[in-house]
Amino acid sequence: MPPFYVTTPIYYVNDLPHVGHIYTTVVADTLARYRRLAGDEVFFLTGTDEHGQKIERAAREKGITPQQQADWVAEHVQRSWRGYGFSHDDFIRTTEPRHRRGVEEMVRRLDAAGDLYTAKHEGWYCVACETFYTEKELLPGNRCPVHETPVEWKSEENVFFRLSRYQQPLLDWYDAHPEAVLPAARRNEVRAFVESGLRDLSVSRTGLEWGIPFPGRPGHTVYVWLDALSNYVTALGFGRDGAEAERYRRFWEGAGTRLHLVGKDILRFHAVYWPAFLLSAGLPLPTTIWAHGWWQLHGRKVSKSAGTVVRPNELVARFGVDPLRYFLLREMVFGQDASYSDEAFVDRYNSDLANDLGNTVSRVVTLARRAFDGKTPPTPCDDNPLIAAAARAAADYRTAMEELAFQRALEALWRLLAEANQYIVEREPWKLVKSEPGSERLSRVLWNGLEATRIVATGLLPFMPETAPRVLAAVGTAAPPARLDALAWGRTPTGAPLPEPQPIFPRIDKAAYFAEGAAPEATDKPREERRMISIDQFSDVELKVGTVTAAERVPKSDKLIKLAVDLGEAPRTVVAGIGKQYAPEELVGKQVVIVANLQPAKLMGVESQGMVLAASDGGTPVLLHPAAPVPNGTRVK
RNA sequence: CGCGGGGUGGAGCAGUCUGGUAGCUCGUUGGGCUCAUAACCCAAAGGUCGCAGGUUCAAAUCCUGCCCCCGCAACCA
Repeated sequence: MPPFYVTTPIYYVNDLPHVGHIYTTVVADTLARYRRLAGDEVFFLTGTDEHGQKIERAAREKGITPQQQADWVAEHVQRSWRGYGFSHDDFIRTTEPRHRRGVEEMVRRLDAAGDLYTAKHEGWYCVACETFYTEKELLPGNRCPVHETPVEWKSEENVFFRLSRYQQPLLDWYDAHPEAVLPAARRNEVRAFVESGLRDLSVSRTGLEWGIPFPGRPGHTVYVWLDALSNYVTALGFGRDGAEAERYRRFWEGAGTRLHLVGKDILRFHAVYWPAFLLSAGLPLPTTIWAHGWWQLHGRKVSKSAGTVVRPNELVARFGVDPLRYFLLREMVFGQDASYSDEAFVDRYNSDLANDLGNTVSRVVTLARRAFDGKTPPTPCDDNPLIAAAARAAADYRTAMEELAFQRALEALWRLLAEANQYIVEREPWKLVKSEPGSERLSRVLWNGLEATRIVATGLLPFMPETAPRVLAAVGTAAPPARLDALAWGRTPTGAPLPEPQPIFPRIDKAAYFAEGAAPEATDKPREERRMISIDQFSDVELKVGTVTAAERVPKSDKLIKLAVDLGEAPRTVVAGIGKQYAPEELVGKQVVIVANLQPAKLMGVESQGMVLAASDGGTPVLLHPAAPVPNGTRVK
């Protein structure tokens, strides 16, 4: 039983997990289940990253301790993961003592290797942001780009890690192990990054309370990534002795697979910093770091303000976890981006799960029950075209699963399903039921139908852990197999009871679903009490008509247009976020309505002295113009 | 020069690493079947593989240049 260690990133979240988190975990879970069926000794790890400013700040806002906030977050994620039925073997929290001990040991090793040194970190610092800025990022007059307040020159003692020392070893590693970073395009990207030169990395912070105290450097806290990445070994028992480190020895130092699944956004940390830390500490490197793509959310533009967020928890509440798992793994080519939409989900569900899988089960079971008195057919069959098709499907499936090509694995199973349907139509068992009831031929035909479906369901076990066993039971295999060799032809029992088929994937009425779906969305946010304002309050707003005399795009911005507007007095500069819908040329000469007494503000370094009125249609601005020309400066009431 | 993804029949996508008949799903049209969740099966129509060069016996695939679309980030005053 070769060891197989698979991890998700530890999640740094303040809220419910979103599609991205769920996707990575679904992938890890499916893989873990597959490897278990394949006979590996699997350890599947996930967890939460609970240190850092975000937690500290959220806690302060709520008036609770960071630990309480961290507990709340971890509880949230764990409850959610339980709901999804993930099969992780452990859940690491970075606030646990076992993690802290491991990180301390890691730091000691980096230190012992001579890779840590203390140096001054100097630069322009914004107190409000708690961040250093480069000269380039600052606004004129050395002001913070976020707060516009003056920054100060600060020099802080930091502990640095000699990342630069590992440039060549890392390059050698990538070259010697093509599978170290996948997909290949990502490896090239990472390689290019490393080749362009690595600077030493600051691995401590001062002034950050909520974290692991840096061993031997009082007042310093271990900086996020060193803390977080270490979880992959601390969870196994790194930094402990004897029996407590057994798992670590087996899964990290042993000969098996060590696979990190990550989103492409955090690949650099996993494929550069983490291996460098490990090299320094003298520990084995992961065998593979696999970066997947992002889910683009389509249908309606997703924006935080519009609140159009895909809430997988609703889908799950309605259809169960498995259809979502199926969709995520079937729709995304692993490694690339894909787009999510509710419509795509429903289409996929109906055509693949309801029509192909569900309907096949239903037809084949109904026929068999009718023909053989509620039992599986008495005579099996070892010579028919489906056998070869099934062998092909199983082989393709296994190959695809080894390569994490989940899409192709599912396609292979579905090809077999199509061939089973084709076979059934050719043999017309519904006619045989009448013309030669109980015949051997009829038995073979129906048994083959059940058997092909059983093989498909077996392949689905890692993908749909809840419904695949139900499909198996429906086609006469009561106990789901523990091993993947069940993909071989010939396991359907003869004369076994066949329960009356229940729809496992009832068809979704698309029109009804979306009509219904629209309603809760509209009432989702109870409209706040409509606040009435007095006429006086309204007249505080000084609205005036002005003519655009000049317009140009703000450099480096794709949305902002800088307008010169004649309000009958001194020309005003107004910046408007309409660059996506309007070209500067078409604006010149037009009359627009301006909020004239709005406090000036700076956008991308340009001061805006007012606001152009536009109707906002789902985020798409439509400018307001007077219906007839009026003198510039005319008041709008 | 901020980071990244993509342009392949009507729609959504594989295929590009490892050149060699362009494939899948949905949709459309016609036919078949009636066991099944109005599901299933067969057939057909439909593609300058973004553009232009280059390498090659051969390019969707490799090289060069260009155009366009979409995310993320910074700004929607």
